[in-house]
Amino acid sequence: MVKRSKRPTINDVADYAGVSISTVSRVLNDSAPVEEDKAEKVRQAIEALNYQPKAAARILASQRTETIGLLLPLISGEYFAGMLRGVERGVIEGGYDLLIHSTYTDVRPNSPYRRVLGEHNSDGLIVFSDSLDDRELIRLAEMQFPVVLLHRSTPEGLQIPSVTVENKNGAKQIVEHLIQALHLIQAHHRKKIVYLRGPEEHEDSYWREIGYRQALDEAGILFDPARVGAGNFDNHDAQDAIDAMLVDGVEFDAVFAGDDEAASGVLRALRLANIDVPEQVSVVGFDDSNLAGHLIPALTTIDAHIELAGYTAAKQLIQLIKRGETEPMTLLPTQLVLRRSCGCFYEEVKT
Amino acid sequence: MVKRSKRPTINDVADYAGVSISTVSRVLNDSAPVEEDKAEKVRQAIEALNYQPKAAARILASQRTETIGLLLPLISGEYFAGMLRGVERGVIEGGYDLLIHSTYTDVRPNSPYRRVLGEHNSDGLIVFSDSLDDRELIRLAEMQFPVVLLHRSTPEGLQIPSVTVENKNGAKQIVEHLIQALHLIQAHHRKKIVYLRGPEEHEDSYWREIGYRQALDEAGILFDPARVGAGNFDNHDAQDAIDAMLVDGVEFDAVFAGDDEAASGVLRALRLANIDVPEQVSVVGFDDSNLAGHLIPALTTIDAHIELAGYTAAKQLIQLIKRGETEPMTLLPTQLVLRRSCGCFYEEVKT
DNA sequence: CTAAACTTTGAAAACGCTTTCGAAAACGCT
DNA sequence: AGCGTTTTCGAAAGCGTTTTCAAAGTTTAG
Repeated sequence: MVKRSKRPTINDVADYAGVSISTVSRVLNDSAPVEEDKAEKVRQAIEALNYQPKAAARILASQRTETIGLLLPLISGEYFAGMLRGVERGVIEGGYDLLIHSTYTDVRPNSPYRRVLGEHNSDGLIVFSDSLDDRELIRLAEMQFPVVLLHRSTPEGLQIPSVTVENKNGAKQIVEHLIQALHLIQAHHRKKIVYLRGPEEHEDSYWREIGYRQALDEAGILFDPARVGAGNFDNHDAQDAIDAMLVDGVEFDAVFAGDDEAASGVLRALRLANIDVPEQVSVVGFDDSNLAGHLIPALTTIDAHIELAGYTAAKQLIQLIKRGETEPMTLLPTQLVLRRSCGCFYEEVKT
Repeated sequence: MVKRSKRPTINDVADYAGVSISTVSRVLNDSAPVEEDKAEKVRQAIEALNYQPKAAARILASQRTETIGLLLPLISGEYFAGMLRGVERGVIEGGYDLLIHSTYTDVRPNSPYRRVLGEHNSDGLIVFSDSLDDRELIRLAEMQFPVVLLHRSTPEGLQIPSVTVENKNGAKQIVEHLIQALHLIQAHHRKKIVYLRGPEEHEDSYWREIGYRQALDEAGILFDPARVGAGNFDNHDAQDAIDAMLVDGVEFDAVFAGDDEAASGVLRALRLANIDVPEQVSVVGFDDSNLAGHLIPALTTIDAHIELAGYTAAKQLIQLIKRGETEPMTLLPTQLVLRRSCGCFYEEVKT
């Protein structure tokens, strides 16, 4: 390996410019007035030496990182892209940098300490869903490390701000719509609605299921466990789940897929089984991700404002860091997005 | 703001355990043998004090970060999700952490120095496409900072390893396929093939266009600039581009959309114009992102091994860091993925 | 039983910045 | 000129680790 030529330090710059390192630092950070001629010399020295201050050193000395961290599980699909965009926008607007730390695979399980959290010296952390367990969360809370939860509610007893969407209401609303749509289509009003769960422990999924059941209840429809499958917010799993139901002879005339990703799998399964959507079975998703409009038929879904949620979380975290407090809980309202797949436009489209 | 209780340091741990800080450090990093009873005391002290070593300090002292950085523009769509997965996998397998630094918006343009690069103290950097300009790249090269380019070739005169896919060959191959497919469908063999460019300066796009033109040349088809539009690897832009061509009366019987994302926009535009794909117009993409299989009709495309490319870049960077050298250039082969949208299965499907 | 050779440990010196504090210089006023 | 203010600057003290080096303790060999 070629020996790396030693990186210039602030001392080299100071020597070159004929000033003290304090002055260099002041020019660098604009933290105190410096006479123009000296400042200029410093700038030239920086240029000449190709100097770049070392992050670790300045973080250590200043005790702040100007960086906020985002903890995520495995990144995939339109959902994360949207969320990342939102978070990033908020972070940058606040003058911070974004550090994404994925917890997907935890190597070094045998290490005496786990590398997590402010590990990378962020001034605060956005924790997505279940990417960090309660134990760690409690530790962070104890050390008063600024944290905002995204799509996850605060564990019992803790006071961590959180940003989520109205999963329950959204789900309820779309299932209610489904029931109405079935009204329009069917002569005999069977209303057998399937729900595909998200991954275990996923809070969004939990609340969506509650909303689903509530809608059924209020419509006087009996809940049937056979009509709940594991879609895992994944199109393949969702496809498999529907396939399994078809094989098992489970009857249904509508599917609430849990999210758009799963909905796309459902559509595929039904197409392969020669079942027309929405003519024979209505399908709806959740999220209104980029995917939704592209599917055939275009997917009726709930706009979960994914990007906005990320953006809001970032903004709130920054406020928490700067002012020490912020909204304890933000519940973003959802919105029904009507397209073809639910069948409510069926008559209209047909003509 | 609640005053944050001071974080325990290695000194506190040492005092608590009744040993020196050196010993604590050794236990922490397993960097030298420590008698078991003392080690145990240290572990207990760590537990009791809830101690977490400070990254900035250890980076500063050890001069290594165990972190590799990824420079990206705005994150969006399936493409990035796949790439991130690959990069992450490679990074983690190598025992490093992944730091994603987006260069989408550069705030502080007035700062005397730009915050970029090893700014966040990564041991090396994966630079995606045009997320860093040549000037910075040269600076990094001069300071011998380990860099691997992903989907971008090395600037003139520099020696930076790069990982790309065979854009030109892939494009050529799929356009050739398109020409053949048109053969099957059409009686009169017009072969008017549209190409939608990616964003300006995007290398992938550049090479794909070369491949496209080469395929036309070799088939003896005249290149017509009117049949090139700006799809920008974006489904809306692509839709607009096709709409514009339709309005302008540009004739075509096939579209090579540049990438899958754009292809999805093309399909939408054609559907809205009541043009059947592939019956009237064939459409193909590039990437074989998750999207491709879900579109209607399923998209014929080129598998660009997005995830593998990211993975490879990570692996090579790690090798570069550890051994000081690596493959100067990796060109991943592409693969034609036949589905419905090109029309080559048209007869078969029809029966 | 002693010399040589390891092991284990702690003191102290980096690592490269920021920031406090006080001195020096420059300025404004009488 | 003289004195009080204000402005600019440098010396030096951290920041919290890792790592080197030498001392002390322990084992092995002769």
